[in-house]
Amino acid sequence: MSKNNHPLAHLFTTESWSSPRVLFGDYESDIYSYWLDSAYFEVDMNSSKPPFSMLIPPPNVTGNLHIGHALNTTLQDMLARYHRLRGYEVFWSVGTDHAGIATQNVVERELHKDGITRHDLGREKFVERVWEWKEEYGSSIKNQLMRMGASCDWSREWFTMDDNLSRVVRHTFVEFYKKGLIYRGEYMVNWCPRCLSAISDLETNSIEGKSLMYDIKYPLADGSGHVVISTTRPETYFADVAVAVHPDDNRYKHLVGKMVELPLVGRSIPIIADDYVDMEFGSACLKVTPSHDANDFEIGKRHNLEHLEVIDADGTLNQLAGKYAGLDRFEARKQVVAGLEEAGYLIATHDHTNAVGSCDRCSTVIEPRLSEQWFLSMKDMAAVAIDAVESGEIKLHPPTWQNLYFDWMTNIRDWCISRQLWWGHRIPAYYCHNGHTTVAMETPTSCATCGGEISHQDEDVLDTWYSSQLLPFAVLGWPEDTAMMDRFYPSSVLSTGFDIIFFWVARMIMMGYEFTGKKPFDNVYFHALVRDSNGQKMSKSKGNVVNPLELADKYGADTLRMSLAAFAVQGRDIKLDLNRVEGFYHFTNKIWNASRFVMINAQDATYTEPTISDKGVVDTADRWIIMELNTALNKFSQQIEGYNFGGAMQTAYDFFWSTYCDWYLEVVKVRLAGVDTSTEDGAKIRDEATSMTLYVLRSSLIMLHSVAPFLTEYIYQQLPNKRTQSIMLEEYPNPAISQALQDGGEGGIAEAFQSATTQMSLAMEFITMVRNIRGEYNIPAKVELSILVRCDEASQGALEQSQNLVHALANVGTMNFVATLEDAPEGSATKVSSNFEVAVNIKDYIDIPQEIARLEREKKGLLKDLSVYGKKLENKRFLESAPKEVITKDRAKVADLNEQLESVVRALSSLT
RNA sequence: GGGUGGUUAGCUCAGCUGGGAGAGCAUCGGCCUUACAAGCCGAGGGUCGCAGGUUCGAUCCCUGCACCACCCACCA
Repeated sequence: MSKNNHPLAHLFTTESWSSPRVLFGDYESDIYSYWLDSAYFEVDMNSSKPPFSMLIPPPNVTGNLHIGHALNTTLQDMLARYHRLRGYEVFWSVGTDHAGIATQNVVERELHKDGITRHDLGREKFVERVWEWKEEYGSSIKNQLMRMGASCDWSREWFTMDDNLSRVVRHTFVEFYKKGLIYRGEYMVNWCPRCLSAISDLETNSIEGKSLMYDIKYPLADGSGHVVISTTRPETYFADVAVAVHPDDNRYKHLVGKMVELPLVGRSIPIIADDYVDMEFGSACLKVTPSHDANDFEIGKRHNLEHLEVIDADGTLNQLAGKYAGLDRFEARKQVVAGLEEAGYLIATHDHTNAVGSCDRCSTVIEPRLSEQWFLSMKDMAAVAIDAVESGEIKLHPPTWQNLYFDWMTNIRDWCISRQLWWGHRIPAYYCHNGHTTVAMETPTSCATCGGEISHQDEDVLDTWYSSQLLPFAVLGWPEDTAMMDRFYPSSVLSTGFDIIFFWVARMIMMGYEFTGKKPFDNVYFHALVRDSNGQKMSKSKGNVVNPLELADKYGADTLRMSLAAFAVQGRDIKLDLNRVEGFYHFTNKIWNASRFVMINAQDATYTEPTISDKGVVDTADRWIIMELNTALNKFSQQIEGYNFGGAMQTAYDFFWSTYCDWYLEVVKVRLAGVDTSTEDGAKIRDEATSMTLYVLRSSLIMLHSVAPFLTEYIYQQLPNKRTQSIMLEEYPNPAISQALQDGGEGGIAEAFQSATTQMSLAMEFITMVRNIRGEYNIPAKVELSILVRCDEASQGALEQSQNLVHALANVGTMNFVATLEDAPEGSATKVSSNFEVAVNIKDYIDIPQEIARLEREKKGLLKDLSVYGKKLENKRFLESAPKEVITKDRAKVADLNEQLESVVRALSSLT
């Protein structure tokens, strides 16, 4: 394709390249569209590549991209893009979650503005309304994911309430029901009086808080005295059905079987014995209210007690509370206590710390409530799922999460899956007039039990997580035997936050085995959770929410992604440090400017693809950079594949900035300086040098592409050495070359390239040393230095060969190689590194007393180090037990230190 | 009450299976060396939370403690 009719041609203008600042705003969205139009994210079912697949944790349709999404999107996209470059057929499945309560809340809130409730509309109309809302606003999260550069396969996008996914929901429900794993019954559940629905154990948060404990007198019915009960919930006493004491409690043994009267109410209830009661706690008399407390419910079951209800679904008291009827539970508490106090029944009040449950969605205090709900039996499925992780069939990364997983799975309880909502998957249970239940995929025509007419469908919907747990196979077309299922199940890796390990991950594992007989994924990667810069959880109420899209606006999506990748190191918290984001913006600019430099230099050059061999690459610096590049590429791969995203980011950063820009490009400048490119020889030098800079640039961009996709594509498109339509179609640099460079392999080039590396390192060591001297003595860069050097022959040879570099990068005029520095002229500064000892005449710059002080400091340090190592090497047991390499290393170190010391001492004596 | 993670430079954090600790930012000094001053070249700065133990040797392993964070739990 010629440049002119390239769909992105409008981006590649001379103006855009003249800017020393990266212009991310100009190209990000166009590049994303280009990828979309080219269908690069879509699965090619005809390819023979090995599969790599992931399932996105589906964001809520109501959702806005928060920083956690941004993080996980970045990490997943890195995996996806990296694996594409590695030659995998990547399927990254994407979709959104209907998010029952959350979405219903949003629409209800809207209705509320118009002064109506969902009940005014009725079920059907209301659900219609939610669908309308979904059609209108549901795509905003999608656009936000695209903004981040997510390379998901949008052509196969799904929504958890799509017909096919809903069918899977019903299918599994029916299967479970047939197996007897789904059952219905009246149990104590967590009830949210605001959502007016049952919620699962996982959807509650226990919040520790200060409350009051009330001691209340219950008179004995026979008038022989009273007992004192302690409670934090006096407003429930109207529904008390017994008072319990411990069977071994001698204080109360004689009372068991007697009756007490409820104060002011007068109803008589028995005193019973139950060993649940803690004899140490309070008065050790427990009021038993089976309808409003989970423990009391159990006690009630054991003693066959009746259930009285005083708190209604909406959290207000009912007729049973007499004059308190209609009051909200918390208001009622105050008034009931006041009433009891007035009548003399309240004996004492004390402070008490306890934990109350609150609704995960709306923070309303949970009411334990007795109601009829659907449950899914978990124990057996959990056992299989525990096994899968224990045996290593499914790997958790980092593995520390295993303990938590095992712990929860071992103590798993049945899952309350019904919700009293309208928005969601309606439970496929139908009732006839005789009260029989028929569970079926589609509305049955008659009752399965009695053949009678079906009167109605169950009103409840399923917990949102019920459908999410089926996604790994549901999105691939299960229960049909599809090609997608065949190719991409189980998926390769699931990346998610550890906060949903129980909600989602554990359940997917159980469902996978239950329905497909296979694990749903090979690996699970848990990333840390993003906190603000003080380590606090981000929340709207705290006002500390960082909006990732604002950061993307300010610095570009690539910068944001690189920052997030860098933050993703092992650990549980990520503190979002905006200074670091700023740092990565600098890096984005660095990539931009280095590319500009390379391309400007390459403008008139002819590119030749270098052959990585002895003959193909002859220049020392070229061989060295090839080695460095190879090391970085390998390290980056290992780190990505080990889910060490922060490390990978660091690797790419260090290579590109510190090695490629700071050294290699500077060396190339030296090579190109003063070359007359109008001559054939000059042009050849230029072509060779620029070809290598371009080659390394292209490789670096490929490495960086997974984390900074937009910028790397933008630059790639304009590279003279681009090989394909898109950087996305490139391949990660060749493993065979990598092997050859490492161990000789094919062609045996390792040795030659290794010696180039040694030579470069020596030159770099020397240049750095000279720069140190300049820095310390404030010798301007313009002042050319002549230097006395003492070193071994090999180092001398290396240095002589790199003379032009030393001259250009350290401004060294002459180097005189000498056997000893003892004859160095007075007023010389000396410096020692592991391979060189140098003396520089600095008498115009030196401040003698300051220099003496500096040398004394250095001497002190050296003596200290020497004594540490000396002691070590005198220690017989060290010599006996330490590995040889360590001893050799330490001996060399001592020799080195001694040399340095000698030199410092000599310098000192020459000054004093 | 049980459990998990953390404590390393002024700040945010790296540090792989034990061999005298690194980066970015910040600070200080010097450079407009025409890719980048959002840059380049240097410098200073650490009892690796505290106390024991194992070891020739501990930031790393073990024990205890302190503080921070999070998770789980049916003491009213």
